[in-house]
Amino acid sequence: MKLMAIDGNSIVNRAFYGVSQNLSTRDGLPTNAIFGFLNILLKLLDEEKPDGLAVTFDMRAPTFRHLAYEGYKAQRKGMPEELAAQMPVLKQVLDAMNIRRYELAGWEADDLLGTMSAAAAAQGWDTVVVTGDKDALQLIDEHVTVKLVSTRMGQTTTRDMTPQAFREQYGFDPIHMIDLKALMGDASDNIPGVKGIGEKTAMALLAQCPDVKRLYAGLDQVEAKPAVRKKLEEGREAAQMSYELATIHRDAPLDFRLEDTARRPFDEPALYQLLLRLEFAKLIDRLGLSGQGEVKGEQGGYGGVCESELVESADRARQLLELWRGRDHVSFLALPELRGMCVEWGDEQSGRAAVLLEDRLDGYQAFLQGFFSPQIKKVTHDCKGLMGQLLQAGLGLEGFVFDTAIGAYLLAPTDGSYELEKLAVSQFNAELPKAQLYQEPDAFSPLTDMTQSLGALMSHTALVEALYQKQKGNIQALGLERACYEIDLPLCPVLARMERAGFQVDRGALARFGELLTDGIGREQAAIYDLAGEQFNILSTKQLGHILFDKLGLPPVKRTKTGYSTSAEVLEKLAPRHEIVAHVLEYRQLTKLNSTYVEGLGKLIGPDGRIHTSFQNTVTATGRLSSTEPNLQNIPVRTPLGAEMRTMFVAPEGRVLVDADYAQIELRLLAHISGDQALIAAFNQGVDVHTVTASQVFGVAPDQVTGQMRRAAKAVNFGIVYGISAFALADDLHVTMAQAKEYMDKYFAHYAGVRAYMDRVVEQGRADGYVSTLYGRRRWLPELKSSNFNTRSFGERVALNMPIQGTAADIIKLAMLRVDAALAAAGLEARLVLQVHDELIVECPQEEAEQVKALLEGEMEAVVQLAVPLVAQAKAGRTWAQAH
DNA sequence: GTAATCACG
DNA sequence: ACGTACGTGATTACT
Repeated sequence: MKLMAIDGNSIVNRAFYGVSQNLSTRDGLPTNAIFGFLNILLKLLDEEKPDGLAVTFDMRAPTFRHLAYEGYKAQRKGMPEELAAQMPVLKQVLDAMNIRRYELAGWEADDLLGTMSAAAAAQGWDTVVVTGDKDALQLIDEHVTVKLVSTRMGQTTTRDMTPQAFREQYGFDPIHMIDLKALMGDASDNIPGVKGIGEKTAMALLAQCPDVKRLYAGLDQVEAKPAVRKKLEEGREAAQMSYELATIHRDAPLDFRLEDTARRPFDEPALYQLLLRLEFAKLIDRLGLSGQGEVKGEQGGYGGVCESELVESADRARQLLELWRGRDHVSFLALPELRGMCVEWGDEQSGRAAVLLEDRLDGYQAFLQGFFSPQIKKVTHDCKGLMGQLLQAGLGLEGFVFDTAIGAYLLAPTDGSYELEKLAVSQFNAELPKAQLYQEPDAFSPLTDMTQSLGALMSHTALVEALYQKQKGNIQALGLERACYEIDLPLCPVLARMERAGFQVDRGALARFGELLTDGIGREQAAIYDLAGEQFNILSTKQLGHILFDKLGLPPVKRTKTGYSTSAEVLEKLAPRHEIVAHVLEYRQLTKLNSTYVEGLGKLIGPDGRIHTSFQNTVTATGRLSSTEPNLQNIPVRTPLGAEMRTMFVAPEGRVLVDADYAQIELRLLAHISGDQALIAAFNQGVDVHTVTASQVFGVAPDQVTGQMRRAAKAVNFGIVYGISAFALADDLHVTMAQAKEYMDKYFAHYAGVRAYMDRVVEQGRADGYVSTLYGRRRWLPELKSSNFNTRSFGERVALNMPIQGTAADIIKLAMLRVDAALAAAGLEARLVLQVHDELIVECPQEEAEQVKALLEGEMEAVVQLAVPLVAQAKAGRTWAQAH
């Protein structure tokens, strides 16, 4: 029989520091330690399958062992607030799992573990002690193993310490851990040890005699340097005291009965409620918990639909459309490819819902036409996705007054994903019935299969309505109305049209470029194998590291968590030392271009010869868009070979591309937002802001600015926007920290307003709990209050950066809206095809080029009046390379 | 699934 | 004394 005894405090500490500190519930309860603890616990239960299970906790007070000695001062630091807040909840979770907890005032967890394992051994049980703390190693014997747990970056590793394993590592029996500590002490546990004796000396002494008492008894015979002997003599009393302190008690007055630890089933309802509260949806799934399949929570979740109907006559459908035209709004969801719809509208007393299906309603097409007209005010979840299908079907994109995905995003932009299933849990503490509403239909799943879950469709729609009611108020209360109703929501149809338009790619040129790359890859590969003297996978950092650093003996400049770093930055430093390095760099560039761009992009060219990216509008924490499948926002441009890629992006015959980008929009926003007069002046007079900055910072005339000075000024300018540190600046510029510091000091001496802004925005962020853009878009920053230095510093950098990056994102989105409207108003054929953060690309007939250039520049610059001019520059060309 | 790398603004 | 730039997505290797 086997008992597993867990050192609760030790494991929860490991979990706290090992699991991302950002994990918390929506209302701010940190959950990372609980999350990590439960993961470790479940993993161990799975691996060890113990018959008994017990968890110990310290009661944080000076303990019996320490109080027994005068002069002991409790120096333990209290645990961080973020961890302390999680402890009571963790204990509740353990209770709900029916796992026995033990704590005893005046006794440390170690003593309880010792007592429990001794009691277990007395009844013939084995014990696995689980801890991250090496103190417990003295408990190891033939009945007790210690499982040492360590957690890094969310990854848990354990090591089983048996008597054999211990002896292999330390060279003496586990019980002599006590003797080791008696000599060398343990700072973390406030055990003094013998002054002047460290680990090395202590180990050497124990090798002669592993028992400190006998060591002292025969001190004359001990082989040691005179200095060591002297220290030992002077430390006799300290050694004695340390020995006592280091000894784990096995006789604590603990009311411990093995039978109490027997594994029992979870209290499922209680555990479910707790995990729901903690927003551990995955864990709920993993444990197969449910609120008995019903909508749960503090009464009622979001309420259900009382009255629902399946609409099967065209007359009834027309009647409903008429009814909805007179209403404030309706909420709806559509099945894939618009094959069915569920529409909900509120009544005085209750919600009502109508389901309309393609194969059950005559005049379904007419219904769709009526429904997707501007007169019916519609609320849905992810309208941009739907709009793609509406365009496909030739239906209108108007009358969308709210989107619950966008609402959820604006209210919590760092959450990352906003599926209805998740929002049900986080917003209403409720569970949605499982449904396959969003799966693409195929030949084997006719509509009748999908309609089996009509109930699910209706409850999803009801959730959309409930979310709308809740989010509408929150958006107003938090000042997010402009970001919502003037920016993100109206942008959806623009994005949907851009996705549908796509960007033409020259297939033939792409294929030829691919062949060129493949040839180069072959040549580089041969050269590398030749220079290495063997064949290996060059793209494996592990194998490459082995060749470069072990076989060829190059100096490893930098390490990663898992081994040598082989990043381009490192390789560039190594290039002069061995010919192979340049080939590796070249090989990397060629394979990157080939796999990501030539092959990756090639696969995604449609039958229309165009690439249709997806713009993600609910992903980034700052309000930017992102682009996927493929990502068209990271097409190469910085190197000559990479920039070749942009010649593959073309306009069709008779048409051209017009590319317009904002000049230094982020720095201009820094000038405006900070109100710094010198920086504002720099923009109002300077042709090149980095040169002007350099001239002002270094106190020379603009024509006296050297390349070095301009580079430094540019790096500092960027650094400021990112939330600068001297370390990173030095790294970037390849100068010393002192020099970087000097640049920064000079910069701040001249741009005192920028420094004041930096202080102000961080302070404001701390006071408010968030920072925001000029248009009210908000990012919550709980990190600013973290007790963890790194987390807090990160929060400070984000507080500096988000208002700038986010305002730039707002502005270009507004520009897209203006451009889209102005192109239509001018009756031009021109259409937007791509946005790359500060750049817009329009495709138009050749003859519209000049007009479009002027229109783009004009609309982009007119979005907002700032303290400095907004400058946009447009250029036309047959390819993206020419237009940029 | 995570880590390392590298493409972009 | 801490260990560092902000925001993304795709590919490959590896556990």
